[in-house]
Amino acid sequence: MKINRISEIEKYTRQLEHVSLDRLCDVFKVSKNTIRRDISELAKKGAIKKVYGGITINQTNGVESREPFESREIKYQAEKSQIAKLASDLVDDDDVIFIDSGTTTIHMIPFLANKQNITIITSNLHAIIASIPYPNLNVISTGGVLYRGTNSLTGTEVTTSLRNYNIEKAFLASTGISLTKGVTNISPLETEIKRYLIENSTKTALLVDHTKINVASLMTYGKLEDFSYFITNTLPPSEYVDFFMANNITLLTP
Amino acid sequence: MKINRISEIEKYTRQLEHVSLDRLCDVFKVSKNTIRRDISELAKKGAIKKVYGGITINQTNGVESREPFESREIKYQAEKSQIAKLASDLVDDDDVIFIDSGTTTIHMIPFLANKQNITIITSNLHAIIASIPYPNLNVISTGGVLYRGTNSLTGTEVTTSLRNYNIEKAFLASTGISLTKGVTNISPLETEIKRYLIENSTKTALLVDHTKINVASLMTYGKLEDFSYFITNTLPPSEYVDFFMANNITLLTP
DNA sequence: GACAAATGAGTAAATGTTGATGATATCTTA
DNA sequence: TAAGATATCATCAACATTTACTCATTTGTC
Repeated sequence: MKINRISEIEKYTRQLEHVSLDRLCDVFKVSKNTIRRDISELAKKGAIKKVYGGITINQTNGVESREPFESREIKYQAEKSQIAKLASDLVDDDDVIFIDSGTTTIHMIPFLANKQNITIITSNLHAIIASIPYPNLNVISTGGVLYRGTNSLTGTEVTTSLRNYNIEKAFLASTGISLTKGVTNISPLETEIKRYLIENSTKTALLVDHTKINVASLMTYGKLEDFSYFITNTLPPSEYVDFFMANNITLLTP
Repeated sequence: MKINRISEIEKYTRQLEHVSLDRLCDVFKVSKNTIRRDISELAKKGAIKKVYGGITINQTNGVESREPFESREIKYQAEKSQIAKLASDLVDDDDVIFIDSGTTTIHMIPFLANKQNITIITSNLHAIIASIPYPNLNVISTGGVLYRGTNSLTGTEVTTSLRNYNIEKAFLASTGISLTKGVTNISPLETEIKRYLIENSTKTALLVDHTKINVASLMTYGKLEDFSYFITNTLPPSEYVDFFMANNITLLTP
């Protein structure tokens, strides 16, 4: 039965990831010619992909598969990781922390791996996913509507969820800070959430890389003096350093 | 096969962090030229990074990065996709649906891509992530505690969140069904959620593959007659078919 | 038994892969 | 900083695989 063999080829390939034509001929006891006819049908419906010398499986068959996360923001990865390392040093055993949306904050997760009894509350999908491999991290997701701009959850459900928890330390991100405009963000959807956290967390830390300093984005969600910690990867201009000193904000840089 | 060697190079490099070209030539018994071509493909898709004299794996620096999702449950992918296709045919434009945890239900997402104004409510992390590439899907996540067994959200927050929404169709999974024990599940954490959905959704569909029929798992969360639709990949034993007929349950198979 | 579909075998032209070679770029160290 | 060593890249010829054919034979169905 041809149809039978074709679906067997698909299963077989799914198990082995890639298979050579010779192997398929051998396994299914048919000529190369027939295997070729079979796989061109499979390739046409997208189940497998032809490669030179054999075939490979095309995951999520049937319909086209798309990448869930964009070819990720790989700019300044090392810098972001440095910032996140400093931020994670602020986390003590038994802490309940909030991790904001953004690409810097998620770098904290691996650095939290060997602390004890950490509870992470987050609306950041990346943060949840990054936490999966570390079973000692207790992760609580807020509810909310998926916002594809930052792959985070937004809406009133987020603050409603947050009201259930006492957050000791909130690690917030921002798309721009300035002495005059304060702490700003590009997405209005997240403004309410960030404001709530500034109001209701025992301590707040702001994580921004050097490209965000002296930048004003769309909406101001807080003042610089609202934060206990300011964490960045290079020493900011002296007027910022003075401001932090004057306002009792701890500045952390590598 | 070239494709084979390339994926082996990736695995090999992942183990050793960084490898010299000479070493790769030696291990894979091909010329430097070929290795170079292989690694430039790997570099293009971002798996590795070329350095002078060799390659290193691409990872967020500092600490080791782990795979967020297990080497995925690849068994019966085709069958699960078939089931999910049938399930998605039940979804009409403007529907509000719930997608349960489990590996069958998430296959529905790509099939929902070309429907209009669908709202998906879910506690299944995979479902949220799978929805990201399809902007026409409106996705609402319940809040809750990350449960690594199924990569879903659990706890009282889930049902609390669900109370906010009117769900028309709930697509539920199960780890085993039987005529005597009803619809059962292995994880006690999810029982409450599933019961809530049976009670509060206008219609409920049960998606199970052939391996789950005549299996009783730890906890019973509902009766077979609680469901409007039963969707599976092969015709179940006749006593089930009779039961579905008698109880006005629509049976869907390919 | 007749018919249609599927299979195996073979062929030439097109295309993909590989290792050798030499030109150029990059690193090292004196 | 210049020289020597090494790595990278581009090009080419040899070889392997694929494609698109044709055609005889086998298999399955009515």
